[in-house]
Amino acid sequence: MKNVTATQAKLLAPMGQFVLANGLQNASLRPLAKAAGTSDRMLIYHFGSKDALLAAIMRCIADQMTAGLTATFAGQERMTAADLLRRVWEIAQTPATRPVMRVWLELTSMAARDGGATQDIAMGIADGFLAWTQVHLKDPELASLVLTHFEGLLVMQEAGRADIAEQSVVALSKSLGDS
Amino acid sequence: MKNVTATQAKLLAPMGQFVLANGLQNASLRPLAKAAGTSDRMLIYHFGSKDALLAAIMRCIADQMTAGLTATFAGQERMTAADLLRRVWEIAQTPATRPVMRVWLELTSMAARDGGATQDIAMGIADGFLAWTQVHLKDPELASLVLTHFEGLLVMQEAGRADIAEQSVVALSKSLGDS
DNA sequence: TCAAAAATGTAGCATTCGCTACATTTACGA
DNA sequence: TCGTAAATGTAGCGAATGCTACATTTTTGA
Repeated sequence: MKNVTATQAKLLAPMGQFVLANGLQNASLRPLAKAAGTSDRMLIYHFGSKDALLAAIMRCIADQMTAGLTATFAGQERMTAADLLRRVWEIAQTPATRPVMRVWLELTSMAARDGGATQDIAMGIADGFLAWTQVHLKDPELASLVLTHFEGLLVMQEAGRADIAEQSVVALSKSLGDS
Repeated sequence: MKNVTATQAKLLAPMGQFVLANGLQNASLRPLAKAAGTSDRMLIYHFGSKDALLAAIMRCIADQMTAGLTATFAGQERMTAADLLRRVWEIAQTPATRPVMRVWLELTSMAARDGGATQDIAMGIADGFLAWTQVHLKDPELASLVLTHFEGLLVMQEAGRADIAEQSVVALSKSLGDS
């Protein structure tokens, strides 16, 4: 965790869990404080404002996720685009990962409206995703394609049409070949 | 507008505009009522509850959008997957259409959390999109691919990385050829 | 050791939320 | 015309929101 005091880090972990379980939407100060074993009073004291707090929580979640990704894909660079997409898509459906993807979608739709700091966070995470994808592809040129399509898979899944997502993975794999 | 009384329809139009401008997030009863020239009291009276009201608003917006889409693409069936994606993507960036896409993303991330009625609405809209896509494709098998990738484009755009989206359109077009 | 600073508890403020009770007005059918 | 039902206004309830004022405790450094 970067730019975060030890005290803040200790609070952020359980709050991150809370947000993953309940969404940014329901992340108001009092429930967050309860999850972290403190009070709304202290959250403002330590983070300054709710906006700053949410920003810190999101960065915390993002860090965990990229750390987890790099761990499970250690030494698996230079994969086929189709293979990488399918592997990442499988992981995204995991009970452990799906809440993270949900929050990520929630963040983007929030960033779309209020821009500014929220969008900066979203852009940072997107950049991290892209860089990570490039590292694991045989042809890094295809990173934006794989990443973008993956985001589409998330949307279709959360819209309740995981079947469409699945079909699209098959179709894309077919048209990509083994590049 | 289906299953909606004349009175409701007259209220829904300006409320739809309000939601497009301010998001579902900020769509609370009093502002909505003000936009529609009535009172929160009357909104509950006419629609029963806020949930029912939001459902009606979303269906209203979805109807407008599919009507607009079929209008601008009249007589343009059997397009290449790459062509259709590019055309739809251009339209999605239009100042008139982008708010609609934003609300659509907002809806999916909301549906992801509270499921039930919200997800039913999202599924209905997604089905409508898929059917519309199939009609306009030379190869309807590619509908799920085009639709899913389009959703990905939306996410990347709202995350502030429209450049990645653009690259992915180019890459996908290349790998799709003229099918 | 002791004063200054950091950390925490208690209580509340002002606002907004969805929703409702109650009263009143308007419109329509017999 | 008149009684009934639909429609609307007024006022407010109870809960939740982010945040703050004030007092108190705990820690720290000289």
